[in-house]
Amino acid sequence: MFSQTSRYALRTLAYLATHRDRWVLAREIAEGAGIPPDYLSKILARLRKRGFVSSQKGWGGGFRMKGTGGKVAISAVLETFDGKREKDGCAFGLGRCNAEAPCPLHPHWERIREEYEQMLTLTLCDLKHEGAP
Amino acid sequence: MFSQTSRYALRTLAYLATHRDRWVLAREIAEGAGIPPDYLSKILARLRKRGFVSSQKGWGGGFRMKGTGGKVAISAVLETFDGKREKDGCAFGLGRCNAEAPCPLHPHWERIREEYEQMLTLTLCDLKHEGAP
DNA sequence: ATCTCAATGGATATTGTCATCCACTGAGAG
DNA sequence: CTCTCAGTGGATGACAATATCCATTGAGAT
Repeated sequence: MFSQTSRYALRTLAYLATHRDRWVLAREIAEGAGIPPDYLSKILARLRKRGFVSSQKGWGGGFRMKGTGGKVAISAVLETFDGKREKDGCAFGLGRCNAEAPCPLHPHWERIREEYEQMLTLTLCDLKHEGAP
Repeated sequence: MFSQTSRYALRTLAYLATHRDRWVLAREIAEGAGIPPDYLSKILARLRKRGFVSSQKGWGGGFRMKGTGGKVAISAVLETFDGKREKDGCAFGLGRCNAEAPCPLHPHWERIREEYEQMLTLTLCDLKHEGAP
């Protein structure tokens, strides 16, 4: 469904959400959440630039969620990494496909996407770390 | 979602489903369904090997659906091009995520995927050509 | 000041999808 | 038989996503 990178990002934030009290090493996140360490560093950089996490260099440093981080919706994270989702895309990839001229899958797909969007409104508070793959 | 290639394949089959009475040129499908002609030839080859369509070389040739083609489920087409879908994958990409140890998205995701799988049981008969993108 | 730790960021490698090009093969028209 | 049409298939290219490597920067410990 969503990209590997977004999954990593969500797992990262879920991990940080369960350790809000301290600076967490990137290395620790990588192990704990099962993410390639060097790739994780890129993801963490984007999360920091986007304002979801803070970072601290040097001895005793690491990453932690920003104060407001827990109230961020999943959809905001996905948009950071996968770009904006097109909310009226057609499963068939047809250009003209809407309520008036629906493709055969339109009603089914419409309903599925609505539930999907609903799911993405959940916030990071809801995400708890569940272990590596 | 499914891949671009699968979307092309479904559009192709939908187009052929609306012209079951004759041999249809690849070129015509490409124009009618909005698919890159040279790429379409690869897709048609796989559809033929898989037994969804027949082909006829030379003057007056082209492609058409096999007799049984209309009863093929969308899921069968997707599996041909995207490979088997893992029915119990986790949105988070976590390895251990099931009813006993669910990730926070599990119940939501479960329900969405069920509806999705339901949609894929529709057959090609249900797919009518709706024009290019 | 100097050492070590840990994040930062630029360069590069790998992989798979999507796409194009073109030479070959088989079939009907004349 | 020969010409043209149209599918077949191998080789190649463009590109993004994923992943790795390593040199640099900033910060605390001593």
